[in-house]
Amino acid sequence: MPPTIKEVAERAQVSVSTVSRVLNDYPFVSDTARARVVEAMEELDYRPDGAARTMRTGTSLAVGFVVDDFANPLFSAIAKGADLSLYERGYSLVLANSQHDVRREADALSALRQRRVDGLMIALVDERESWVVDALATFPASVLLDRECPGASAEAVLPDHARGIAAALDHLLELGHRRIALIAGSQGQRGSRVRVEAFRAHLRLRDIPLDDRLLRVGELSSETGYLAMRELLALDDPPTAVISGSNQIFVGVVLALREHALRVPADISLVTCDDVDVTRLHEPPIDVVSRDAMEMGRAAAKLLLARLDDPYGPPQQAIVPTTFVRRGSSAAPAERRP
Amino acid sequence: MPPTIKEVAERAQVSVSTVSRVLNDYPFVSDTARARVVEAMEELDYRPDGAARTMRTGTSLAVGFVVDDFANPLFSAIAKGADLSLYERGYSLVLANSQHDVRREADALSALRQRRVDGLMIALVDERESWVVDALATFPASVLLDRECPGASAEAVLPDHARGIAAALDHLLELGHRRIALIAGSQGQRGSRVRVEAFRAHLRLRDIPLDDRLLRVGELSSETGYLAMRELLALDDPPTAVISGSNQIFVGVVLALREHALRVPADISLVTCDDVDVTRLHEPPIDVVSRDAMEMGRAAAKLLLARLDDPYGPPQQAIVPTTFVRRGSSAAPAERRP
DNA sequence: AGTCGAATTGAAATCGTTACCAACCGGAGT
DNA sequence: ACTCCGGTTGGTAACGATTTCAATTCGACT
Repeated sequence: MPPTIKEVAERAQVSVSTVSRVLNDYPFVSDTARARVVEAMEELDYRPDGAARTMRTGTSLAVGFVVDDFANPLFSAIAKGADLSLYERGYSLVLANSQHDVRREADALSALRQRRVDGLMIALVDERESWVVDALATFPASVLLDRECPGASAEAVLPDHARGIAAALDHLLELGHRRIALIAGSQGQRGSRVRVEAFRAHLRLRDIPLDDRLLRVGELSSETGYLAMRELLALDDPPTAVISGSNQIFVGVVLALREHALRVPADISLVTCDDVDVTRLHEPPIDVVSRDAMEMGRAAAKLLLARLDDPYGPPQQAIVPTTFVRRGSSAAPAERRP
Repeated sequence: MPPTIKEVAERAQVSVSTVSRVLNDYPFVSDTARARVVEAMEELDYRPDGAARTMRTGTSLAVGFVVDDFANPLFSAIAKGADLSLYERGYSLVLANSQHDVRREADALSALRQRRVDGLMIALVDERESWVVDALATFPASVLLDRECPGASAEAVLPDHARGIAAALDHLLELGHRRIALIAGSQGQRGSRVRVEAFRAHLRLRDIPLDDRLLRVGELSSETGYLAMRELLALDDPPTAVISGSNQIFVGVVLALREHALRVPADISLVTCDDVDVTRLHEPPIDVVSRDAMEMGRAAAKLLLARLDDPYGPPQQAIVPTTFVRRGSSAAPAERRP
């Protein structure tokens, strides 16, 4: 029903080749022909058919966006940032929800390949799944979102979690805390992994012995946060400060603290990773290790477009800074207060 | 580079027609031929090319998802719900961000049409923009998300805001509140519009006079919430209870209340619309007029698929219930307490 | 044995676009 | 006058699938 290039050609009294040349800004089109074509296109409100273009050229102007859970504000902010950058170049994001399931993730990749997306932005369910990692290579371009796969030929956007964790730890240490806990998510995902490593490394650097019971690793969920926090509070010698390793974990931690009627920061200091609305609205506002999620999206888009422009050369990485933002959820530990 | 139907045909020693028939589950394919084709497809790991299919059949198995801002947790939850349902049928969501801008929204529609999406899920920037509304008709199917456009031939998913607002009002009235404020967003969007109407209608029903100064209409943003709340507090006779008309507005309201050092619910009662993490984590937890956003997404997907299955018949609507959830942010007004 | 019809198959057109190739045109150079 | 060449144009073969149509086979029935 919509007009085709053929109808434009007829109306402009030229061949379809000429219309195509105008469409794609080729040189060697006379001004009069170009004018006639442009006029005909406007009169017919002609838009070239995407499917036909894709079929012919192999490019779709589409980018797959694959994440665990699109409802996570962190991911939707990344998507928004990416979309803003991609939009300018005519690309669209195609969503795929991996639901924390490697199998489903593989399915999604297969579907996206069928759609001939030009690129992929993906937060792998598990960096160690070599099968999925290898599949990335079958796409013209792919960007890992806070994931690291040594073998993979993929760009990566990597928040500098280590620096943020170090800053948070220094802050807590300075307040006098010595028993600091960290609740982190799956070790198959860089974010959680790096936070744990940085936590260990920085305590060692500062010569603070680490009680292994204070380091809890689980899933990236509020349940993990809730259960881990309860276990921490049940210790003979519970921590005086807690770092929550993600926004989902944070929810569980707060619920557990509330259940035990503990006040923040009077009874326990609390720091969380990733800044979302909740942290600012909380009373008191929560100290966070913050990263700019929309900036991550923009960085990912930039890497992707650069790779599409130049298919060769080694994969690039973009490091996104993290900063520690002091608000009102940390204070000196109780035993040290007057 | 990936195998085509032709290669499958060669390997299976049949014609491409037969492969196509197997692919599309046509009857009249002999068992031996079918078996050979299936085997060849597996050996080659063949997947039919989406673009070619789209070109030939006119359907793309893609659905456009157009919203103001998909970083809004409400919209990302809708997207997630829709994606879960659509995934089963092989459809994908293509994102488009309208950025509160009608022009950009129109651009997005045009781009989605070029992509030949089979359907549209859209929260129009402004229901009154007839130009955009008419454009909906050029898609095989479209579902409005909490929008109502009398003329448009589009399905709609409509949360029953009126009932939720009425329940919230009754609750507050029962506690003894008489000066209740509502801060709502743009009247070009059904959500805000219906809430305002319901607010007016229900107060009238209960014979409570409405002070027009207590009804603030602005944009769907935290700034609106912040400014409106400040203005309300500056009145000679400020409200004893406030209903925030959206999650964005809620953020601004809380900040304004905090600035004035007002305690909830001791100094003022607070109810907000749309349940997001923030409301449960707030201290006290906030009473909400809640709707199930993922359910909205699922309902939208269902309407869309039904319409695609049967292109005729009048547009359908799905009403999604809203419920008032009492938590801890409302109490009797100060002057009535002992 | 010849005819019929149902089951099965393949050849070829088609979807809308791009890209290759050949053809044409007009003016400059010899 | 003839060649050459750059600029401009149109015809047509892909791209990878689906769909129509006609052809073929084969058992059953007259």
